Parts: sequence; C-alpha cells; structure tokens
Amino acid sequence: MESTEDYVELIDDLIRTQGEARLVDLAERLGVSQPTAGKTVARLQRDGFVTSEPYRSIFLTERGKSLADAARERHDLVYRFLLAIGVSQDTAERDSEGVEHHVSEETLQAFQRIINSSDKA
Amino acid sequence: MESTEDYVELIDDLIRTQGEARLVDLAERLGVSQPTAGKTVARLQRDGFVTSEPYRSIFLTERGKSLADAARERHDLVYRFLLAIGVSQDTAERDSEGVEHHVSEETLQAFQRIINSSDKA
DNA sequence: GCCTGAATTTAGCCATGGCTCATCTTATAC
DNA sequence: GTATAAGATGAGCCATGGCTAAATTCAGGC
Ligand SMILES: [Mn+2]
Ligand SMILES: [Mn+2]
Ligand SMILES: [Mn+2]
Ligand SMILES: [Mn+2]
Repeated sequence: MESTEDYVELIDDLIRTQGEARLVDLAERLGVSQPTAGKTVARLQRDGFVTSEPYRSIFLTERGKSLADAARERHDLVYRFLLAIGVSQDTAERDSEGVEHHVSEETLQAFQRIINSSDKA
Repeated sequence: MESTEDYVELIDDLIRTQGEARLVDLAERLGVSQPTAGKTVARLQRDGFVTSEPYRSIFLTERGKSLADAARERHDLVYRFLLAIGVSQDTAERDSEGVEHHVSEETLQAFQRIINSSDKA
C-alpha cells in the first residue's frame, strides 16, 4: 500500500522531530481528518507496523521501522534526483511524494548515477 | 483518477490497433475481471469520458479522447526517459505505468531535456 | 431458424480510504 | 479537585476498485 509507506515514514519523522507521533499531527500533516488517520493507524497495527494503545502516542514495530527507513531512503533519493535534473524545490517535493511509490530498484540505481554525475560536474 | 487515465488510454489503443474496444480485452489487458472493467466503464460513462450501449463496444467522447492523448503522451515521455537513463525495457514499461500519473509538467520538461541531450550524444 | 459458447451484465460481497457528527478521555489551568 | 478544551474514538455514511457466481444476450455454425 502506498499509504502504508507514507504513514510509517511520517510516524518515524514525527518521533524524530517531535519526540512522539500523535494522531492529531499525523492527520494535520497528511491533510486528512483525525478519524481517517485513526482508522489507518488501526490498520497499520492490525498489519504489524505499529503499536498503539487508546489515547496514547504511536510507536513503530521493527517491521514498521524498516519499512519507514526504506521509504525515506527511496523518497530522499527521488527528491534529490529531481533537484539534480533541474526541477524546482516545490515541484520536487510534490512529485517525489507520488513517484517514490512507483520506482523499482533498477530505476533508483539509474537515478543515483545521475545524481553522482551531476555532483561531479 | 489514475485508473481513468489508464482506461481511456487503453480504450484509445484498442480502437487504433483492434478497430474497437471490447470489455473483454480491457479486462484482459488490465489484469482485471470483466465485471470490474464493466463497473469502471460505467463510471467513465457517468463522467463523460466514454459512451457505451449494452453489449456493444466502447467509444471515447471528445473529452475522453483528449485525456487519452494527454495520458499517452505523458506515458511515452516517461518511458523514453527511463530508457534514456539506462533502465531496461521491461522495467521502463512497468515503472512508467505508475510514474506517469505523478509527474508534473515541470518534471516532464526536465525529462525531455535529458532525452534530448542523450539523443545528441 | 436454432444451439451453443462467448461476452456482457446483475447481484452481492469485501477492503481501502475518505468524510461528518457525536461522544468520551485526558490533561491542564485554575 | 473540578471545569474545560484538546485529542481520540465511535458510529455511520460514501466512492473507488477489486472479486465470484449467476443470469442474460448475442453471434456464428450448423
Ligand atoms: Mn514519502
Ligand atoms: Mn508518498
Ligand atoms: Mn498509461
Ligand atoms: Mn498507468
């Protein structure tokens, strides 16, 4: 699921930057209502990506953490790639949010090569 | 909707290559059951992208045709771009099918520049 | 002209991902 | 200690996009 990746990535991000991941912040950052975020988190828990108890903040399981790490890595690479080929920061942010979910390892490697050669230049 | 684009693009394709777009071919090419394809075509009709009468083949409206054209153009450009940066044909086919729906005009232009310069080289 | 098999439609189910409105907890300010 | 406001849940709705099983229509072969 695409949204699974976006959620765990954001949960990880919130834990890093805010110390904890609250539903209200997930909802705000994702532009979604709190009940929607809640339902999705329930699914994430059912599928073993997070743990959460009523009225408490959300934690990633091992499984959630590795998915989050992989997702962030991919997201960052796509973002840096877009910048490297001359796309504006705003557009790179928007497009990478979608494209990240559809690029294979092989394509990511090609992106990496482009980044490398534009670094050198 | 992503699937709207995929459907009209494929309908256009079938009309070009097969002379007409039948539900059974849509379903087969999209890897989906016939009832699923049928329901989606009903939505396309409701939204003014196609016309269809019971048990007959499917036609694009003006609106459907221009969406199909735009979608194919974008799809092709993404595909050619992936080839240009060294991705294999198979992967380029798979990845372009997803990526096409998430690239802005600005990113497409950057892709085009890369294609151009690799053509020259 | 009818039989039969392929194509289509109908009915009914499910999961995901959205929403609003209402209710319930919890933490904090006083 | 309690009132209150913020945060979280619950209930109930909807659209999209998937499926299977069953019924219907249509076209080609005989
Ligand atoms: Mn992401
Ligand atoms: Mn994303
Ligand atoms: Mn396409
Ligand atoms: Mn596609």
